[in-house]
Amino acid sequence: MRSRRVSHQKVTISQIAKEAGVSKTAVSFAFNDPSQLSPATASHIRAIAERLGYSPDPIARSMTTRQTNALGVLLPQDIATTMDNPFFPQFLRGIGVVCGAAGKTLMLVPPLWGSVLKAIPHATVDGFVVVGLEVDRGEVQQLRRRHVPFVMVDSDAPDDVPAINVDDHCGARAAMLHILGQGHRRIAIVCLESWRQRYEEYTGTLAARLAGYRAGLEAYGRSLDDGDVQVIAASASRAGGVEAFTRLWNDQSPPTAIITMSDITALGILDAAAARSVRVPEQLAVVGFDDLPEAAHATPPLTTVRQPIEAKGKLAAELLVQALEQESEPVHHVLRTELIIRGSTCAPLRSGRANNESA
Amino acid sequence: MRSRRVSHQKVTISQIAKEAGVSKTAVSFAFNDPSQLSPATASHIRAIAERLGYSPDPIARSMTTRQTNALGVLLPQDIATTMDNPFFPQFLRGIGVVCGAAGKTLMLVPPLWGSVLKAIPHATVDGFVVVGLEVDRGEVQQLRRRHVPFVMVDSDAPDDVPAINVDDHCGARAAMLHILGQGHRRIAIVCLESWRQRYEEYTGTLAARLAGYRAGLEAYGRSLDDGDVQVIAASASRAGGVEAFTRLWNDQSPPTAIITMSDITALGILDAAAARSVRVPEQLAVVGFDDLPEAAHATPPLTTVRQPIEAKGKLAAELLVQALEQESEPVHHVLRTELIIRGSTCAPLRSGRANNESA
DNA sequence: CTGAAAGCGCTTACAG
DNA sequence: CTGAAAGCGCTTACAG
Repeated sequence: MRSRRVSHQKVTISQIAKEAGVSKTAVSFAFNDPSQLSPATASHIRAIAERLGYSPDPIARSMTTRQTNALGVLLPQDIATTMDNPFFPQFLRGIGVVCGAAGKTLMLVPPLWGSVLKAIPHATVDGFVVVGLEVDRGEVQQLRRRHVPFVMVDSDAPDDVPAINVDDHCGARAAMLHILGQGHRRIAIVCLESWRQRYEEYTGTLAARLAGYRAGLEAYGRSLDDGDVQVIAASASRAGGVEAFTRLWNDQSPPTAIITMSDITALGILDAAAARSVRVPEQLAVVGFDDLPEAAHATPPLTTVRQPIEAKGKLAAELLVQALEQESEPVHHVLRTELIIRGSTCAPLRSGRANNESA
Repeated sequence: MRSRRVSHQKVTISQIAKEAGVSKTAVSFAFNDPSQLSPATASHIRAIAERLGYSPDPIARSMTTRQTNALGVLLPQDIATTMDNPFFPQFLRGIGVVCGAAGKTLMLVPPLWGSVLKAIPHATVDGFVVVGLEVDRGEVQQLRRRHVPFVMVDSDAPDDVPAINVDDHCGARAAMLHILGQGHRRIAIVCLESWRQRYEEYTGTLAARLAGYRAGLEAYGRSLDDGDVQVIAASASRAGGVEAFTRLWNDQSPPTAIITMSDITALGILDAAAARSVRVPEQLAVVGFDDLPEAAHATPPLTTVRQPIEAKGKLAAELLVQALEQESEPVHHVLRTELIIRGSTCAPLRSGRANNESA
């Protein structure tokens, strides 16, 4: 006694074939290439499938077609931490535009059991956009083993891997020059967090930005080792900024300017400063990095280094989709950064315009 | 002549078996259950696999284990639009917490070829968190066919489907009562966009909030059909807010208060008002919905209805993971909302405290 | 401790 | 226009 209602058991192509008195081939064709079948057979099969409540198994389909229709984004941190930073929604927005156009889904792949390395073999995706990876421990090798295309964003990519970066060095240097040009001496640099202990060991984006700050300092005859310059790290979140501010402000001689590697951290610093009634920019100048939408709406509006976040995501996804469709040349793109001067920076109090150079 | 380097061809379990002189079973065990093998065999196999650059095929694995280790989030709109609204990163944050704990990846599943219905059968996930779906056209049926568990958030869910909602009615009514209590008469309600044309046809979250506004109005002897009350729709983005403001403000008699269904829309309205030098709250009161982190940092700080966005995501993911592990009861949760009064609302100009009731 | 074999649910030449 | 069969790359009873 067969039920006419949607069965409780998952129905497969074989059951439909049996029920319809045709082969599995015919059933498959009815859905994927009806032109191979007589209209009558096709509609008969579809009717049976409908009655049985058939839903094709996407895994089995992937198994034979050898593709999943999903793009992966390999994240350096867990999803919750990642989403704390508005950088990512923007970045995913860019990727999402391409997913929409190409009919792909998007898989967020965080480290598995604390390890990016372990996550790589497990994700059922056709390729990866790898973002912010501090390459070192064989992630690239692991990705190669997977034999799926990948595009690296904000990382030091090997020449044979497509890559998107922004001109971090230039942007960071501009930020530092801006601050120095205003006469600041006691300067704190707030880096993004890294698993590396010492900033001298940073690689990738972090290293490039740090080198930019250094270059700016050197133009003024200063250096990172300068007693008046300090480098700390904070997580890319408002909370990280609050914490960084607190640490810096409790110092015996707090900085008059803080340069951060992330707007969201800078916004947290703004929050914390306001809570302690520290006036920005008069008592404390603050510079961000990213130019998130909220940067312009902050109080005061945030001086920051703009980078084209959404464009990075879009371009990365485009390269990936392209690599999926055909063997393509591994190009390296470097997108521009730009210093946006707003209200969160000015000359330090009682500095009396310390510099006489006009440049 | 076998290469000692990572082969260019994808290597499979069979090749390793042949190379190591063992069965495929043994190779599988070497990775998944080494205790079944003598230590020597196991390490021999692993060495060969390492040399060949083996990476297990996740699809094939999924095919036999019947699971993908991925949770899906079924989105009502494309990824780019979705990411415009900071609601989603927050929501995904909640889901992400659970993914991290359970070792799952997270798949964003937007409509495919413009259709949620078509996306459902295609996603290789173990289950779905369905969010903001205006159920009508068989999505639930389609989900059932898939024979995977799903949890519905912000939707009218059938009794036998686990669901998370917030008390939209109560929150919306509180917002309206607040505005009416301040003496506003000309009020605009800015709804979230829907594919439905007329607000009378709204379902789910939209309908619940609208009913809340209506209840608030009725407490003051007013109604939605009131000539001084207008209802429009706008997309959940800053741009949507800007557009809504423009439309409303160009009216012959613009509202003195705007109540929105989304903070990000309200923030866009704040932007647009500032750009037109319209003073908030004196000339225009604005109320949001969500209480995003940026609401408190806006200028002026936004009066809004707080809902526990991250908790919704977390709870939904927890229910889903639970359903994945065992048959479980389909519970319906309703989380609390709360009116947060900040600086974006006050009595209208020249209103002279129009009401004499004290309640 | 190890292997031969079946099976997961599809797709796709190939033959008729 | 239709069907029998092989195959995608694994896992897992089952037997030895």
